[in-house]
Amino acid sequence: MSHPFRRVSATQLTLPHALDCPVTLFATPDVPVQRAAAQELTTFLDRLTHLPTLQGRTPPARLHRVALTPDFHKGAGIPVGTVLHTEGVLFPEAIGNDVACGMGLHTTTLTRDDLEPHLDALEDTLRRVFFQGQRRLSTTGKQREAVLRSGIGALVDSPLHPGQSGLWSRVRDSLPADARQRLHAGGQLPVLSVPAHLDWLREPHHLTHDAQLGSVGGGNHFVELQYVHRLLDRGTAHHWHLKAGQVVVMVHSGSLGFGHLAAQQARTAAQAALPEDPVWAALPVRDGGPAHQPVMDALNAAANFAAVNRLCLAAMAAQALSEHLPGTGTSLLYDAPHNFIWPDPAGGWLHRKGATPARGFAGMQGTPFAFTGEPVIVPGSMGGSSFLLAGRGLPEALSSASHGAGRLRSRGEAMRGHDDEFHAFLRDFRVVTPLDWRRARPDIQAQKLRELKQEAPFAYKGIGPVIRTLAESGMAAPVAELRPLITVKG
DNA sequence: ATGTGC
Repeated sequence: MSHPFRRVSATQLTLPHALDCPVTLFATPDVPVQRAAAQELTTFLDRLTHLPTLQGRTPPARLHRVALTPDFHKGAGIPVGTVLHTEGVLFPEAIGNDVACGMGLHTTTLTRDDLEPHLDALEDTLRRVFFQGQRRLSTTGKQREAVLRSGIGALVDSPLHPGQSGLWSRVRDSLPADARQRLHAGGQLPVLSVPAHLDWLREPHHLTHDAQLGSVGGGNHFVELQYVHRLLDRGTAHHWHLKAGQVVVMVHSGSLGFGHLAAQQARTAAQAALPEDPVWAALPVRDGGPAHQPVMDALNAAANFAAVNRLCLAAMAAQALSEHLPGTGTSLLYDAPHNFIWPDPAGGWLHRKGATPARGFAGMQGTPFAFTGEPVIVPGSMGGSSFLLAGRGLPEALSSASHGAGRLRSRGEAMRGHDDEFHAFLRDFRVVTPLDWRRARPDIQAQKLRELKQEAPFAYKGIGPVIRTLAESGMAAPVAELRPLITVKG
């Protein structure tokens, strides 16, 4: 036996453990489950069983269900692709390092043929807009506070400062009338008290650029111009105004330095709340007691920040497009985080670490997606296809789906590839990076090259089997395959 | 994942 899971159907396996709650792995056929990941999860679940403070509480703290997505693999702490539904307890550790990291997708009025003659020039423009000191996204302290408190509300309601450049207003103007319904949780999670001690708020007033907003971030984050390679569900594609050959903008980014600090605070607060369990910091949620509120304020502020940043990144890509193709329109299709904790509508708390929300028709009532299911954006590896699916709200999967292909080789292994081959890949696949930014220090450049190599396509599994498993298990239905034209890697 | 650089 290569792993401790027991197969219960074509795609579903159960993990034996001491807890009285179902644990379901949606396994990808022919792809072996990483034993190390299964072991980490078992350790985590055993730990919950033995956490003495979880027992005898009123209301009781317990785990209702665990779902593991088809790209389930080893990660820091519990594995990537883990979804937990808890009651009376939060696990800030169980959502990944990058709080509210997620995906956004915007349609454009362009076709691949429109864009093709401009690709060389666009590479230079994107390099300038994203890296060469021309981000030109300025913020005031009041705007930054509004972003944290209100997320997308800051874009809609907050006034512009005289002297601020056009990008901030471009972000606002690019939002469709129903924008709030096109962001998970309305793009605005509740923050009772803005965590004022987080660095981003205290940064000096810049009139030229913000230190964080407008940054892509590192690792697997990117902004990509793609085209619709093929439609897999014409009806849903029509609903979503997607056509074959159409150019779209995909954004994968998180909460940057702000969220990093917010996550640290959340962990520290959780450890202080339950010092008996300093490793898997558990945070009790007491009825009528606000013990968890500062933690959720910090996490929610990070989610608001991340959603706004993804909108900013898309607007920067749109700006670059319109420099070459004036009059180009872009429109937000959907945006959702894949590392987060939300209160579940049915009670308790839903934790997703590297798993994307995939609610079905019932869960999307009152939104533009009531008849299609929630858009599920699954990015491929660098140079490869990404997929757009429609959520089906599978209860066993806790209305979740995979968030990517899943890593195949360790970061260390990926870094051992040849530099020359990697540079050739970046050139052939039109990957724009900060590597050739002349003003950057050589040691920083060398480090950046090592980081980028960790994201080389051969480091990731093929996305095809993951998408097939999502479809066959009933987690999400494929709508379109998207292929890259130009990629901006942070 | 974060920061670096401006």
